[in-house]
Amino acid sequence: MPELPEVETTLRGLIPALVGDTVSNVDIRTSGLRFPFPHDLSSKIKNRRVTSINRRAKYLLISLEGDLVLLSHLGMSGRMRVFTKGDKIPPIDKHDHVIFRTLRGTEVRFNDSRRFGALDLVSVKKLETHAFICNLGPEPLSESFNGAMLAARLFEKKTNIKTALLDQRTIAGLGNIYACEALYHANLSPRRGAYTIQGKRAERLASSIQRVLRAAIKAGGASLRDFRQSDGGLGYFQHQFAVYGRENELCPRCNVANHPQGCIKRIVQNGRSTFHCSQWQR
DNA sequence: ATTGGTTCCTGCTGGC
DNA sequence: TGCCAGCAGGAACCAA
Repeated sequence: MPELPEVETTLRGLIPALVGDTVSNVDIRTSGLRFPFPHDLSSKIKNRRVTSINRRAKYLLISLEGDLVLLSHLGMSGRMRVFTKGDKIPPIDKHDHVIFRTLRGTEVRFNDSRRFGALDLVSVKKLETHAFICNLGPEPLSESFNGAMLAARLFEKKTNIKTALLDQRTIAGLGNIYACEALYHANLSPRRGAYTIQGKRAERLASSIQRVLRAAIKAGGASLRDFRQSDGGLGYFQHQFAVYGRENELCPRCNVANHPQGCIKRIVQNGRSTFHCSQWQR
């Protein structure tokens, strides 16, 4: 499930493949996914050069010549698969919804089996006010992100900390996996009221968030069912999960302490599974 | 205004 | 072994 590290991994695969090259052809095979695609998507981006590619939260921002930005969200199961000239190109899959081709012979396929992904076009000057972008909270890997900033944002919240971390307006880029993992590494109970995360606890949580995201990016993201890097390779961070998906197992620290039985519990918060260690997270 | 529940979609899993 | 109900999850939407 693409969260910030998976989108960052995708970004790092797209940059060398696309930046500096020019879109020559856009094959749109579906009228839309979560939302209808812009009706003029193909004509708007054809013959434009890709000037840069960036990430904001879980969105890819593909900047094109002429102050145009192609926004993409990978949803639950979206992938951007890159084939460069000379690669063996597989047959088109039924979930290859948009295929971008370039002058240099690169092909990028936006594949999304669960169809929760999105694509939109916006001018650079309207980017910050675009509906996808305008309510996003701070980037956890930015220079300015720290415990004090996080504490201030959590202080207003009446919900539990796990739910607050999933809300992209609080902090942008975390999904279910990294919210669970960050709370574990910060020794904080997912049930705790968000407003109680202040001072030292907020420092701990902020640094845990950064640490887990950086480690996941380094591992090329996590591949559970769906995620693949843009070259088709797997991410490896799932092997470093401390709690996610490990109900009734021992967390790393309980394992060291040789506890007799599984410490990792699964609870449901707002309809989402939360995995946490009943021994260490308070 | 904020929050929690529901919904979209498809593929995989687990229980019978 | 095979089938199918149920689950998974991001975020928009809606209702309270």
